[in-house]
Amino acid sequence: MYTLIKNIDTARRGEFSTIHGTVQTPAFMNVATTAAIKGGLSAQDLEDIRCQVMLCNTYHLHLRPGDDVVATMGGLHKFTNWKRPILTDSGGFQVFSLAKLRKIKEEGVYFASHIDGHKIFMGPEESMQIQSHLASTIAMAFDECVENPAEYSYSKNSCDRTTRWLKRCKAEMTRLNGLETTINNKQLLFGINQGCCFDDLRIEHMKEIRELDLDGYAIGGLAVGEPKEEMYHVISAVEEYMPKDKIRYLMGVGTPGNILEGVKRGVDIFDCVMPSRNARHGHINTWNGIINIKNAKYLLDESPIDPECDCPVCRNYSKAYIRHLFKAEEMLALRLSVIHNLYFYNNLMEKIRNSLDDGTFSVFYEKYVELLDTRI
RNA sequence: GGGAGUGUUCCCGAGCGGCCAAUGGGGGCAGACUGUAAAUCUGUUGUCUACGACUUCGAUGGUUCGAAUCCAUCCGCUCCCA
Repeated sequence: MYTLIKNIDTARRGEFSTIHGTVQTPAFMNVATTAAIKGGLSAQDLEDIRCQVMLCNTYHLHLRPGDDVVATMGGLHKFTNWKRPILTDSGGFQVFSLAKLRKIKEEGVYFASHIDGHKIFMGPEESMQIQSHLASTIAMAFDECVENPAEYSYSKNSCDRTTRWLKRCKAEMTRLNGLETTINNKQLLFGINQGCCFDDLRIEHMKEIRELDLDGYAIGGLAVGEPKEEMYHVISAVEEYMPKDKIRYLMGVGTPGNILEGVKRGVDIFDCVMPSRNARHGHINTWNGIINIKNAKYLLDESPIDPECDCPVCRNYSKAYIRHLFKAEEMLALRLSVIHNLYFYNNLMEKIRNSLDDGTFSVFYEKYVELLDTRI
């Protein structure tokens, strides 16, 4: 249940209560695709870096270890020992990212497993069943994330199909939540807006799905190659048709600058692989921009990644040491970098919330919207 | 003491008369990454007054229109026989 605490223009400060606790928004969800943060972070680590929501993936967990296994183990919370909310993505993004390995039909999508090539079918019902087995706090609707650019006619057909799939998702989720054997029978369902970069499709689709009175609404299919101005335009275009009393999720976004733009346009929650993936590749967020810790200039740099940061990494280690760990291919390099970057994102959201609380969001936005995405 | 090899750009290692500034790895340097098939991928790595020029393949001298590639001597290393 979403409560809007405060509005500053279209920006929203709110909170979202679930059976696994309350999420202060705007918030960033930390991506743990296979029920683990890549780079070697545990649920305990996530608590330490002030993560509010963990995000896992339906497709990946269905393949390994199998949602039946997770269900037998008591659901994702018990399995991972993460106590707070978990959002599971539906597999819709894999319809996009595994494009070479799948075929889309009305009933659903046929995948060839990226692991061993065996055939997998996933439709709205299957996705809901898997997510019910995983027992996440929030299930995402099974959608098609369309590539960009896409033809208008293709986008429209896909969008219509995603709406039909959403109705099937809702029906199946209602059924599953009514079963006695369901681990989490309060599982929430978020719908996903699609429509590529066509305003009329986006708006029409949003109007249709808001009628379904879901627990939250996501904007999907963005940050898939379109210019960022186009992404911001789509968010603004669709925002006014999103229910005010429901949480809004911008899927897969993004850079700190993208997040500030999203918050400004009324988005409540975000997720993105960038902080963790970039960390693994040595690209580290700081309050002065992005550094590449592997660069030779840090060879003898005894200062922390960011003197303004009070994360466990910045309090204890120098740039020179972390650079060395990368060069020596020590896995601690990945772990420390991921801890820092995710802390940075979680901390960024906290600062955004504080600035909304005390009315200084526009100052915060102006100061950081460009700076944080700049390479230094 | 006798015999057989071998010496290549930061390292390993191809090349055995012109298409060689010299394959391929490694290392170095840099870049990309947005609901994670991603501890991955890409570029670059002799010098310069840079679509051309110059200096390199143990050293020196030679053969040739032309040599990292052939010859001679020397130096270093390796192996075998005594």
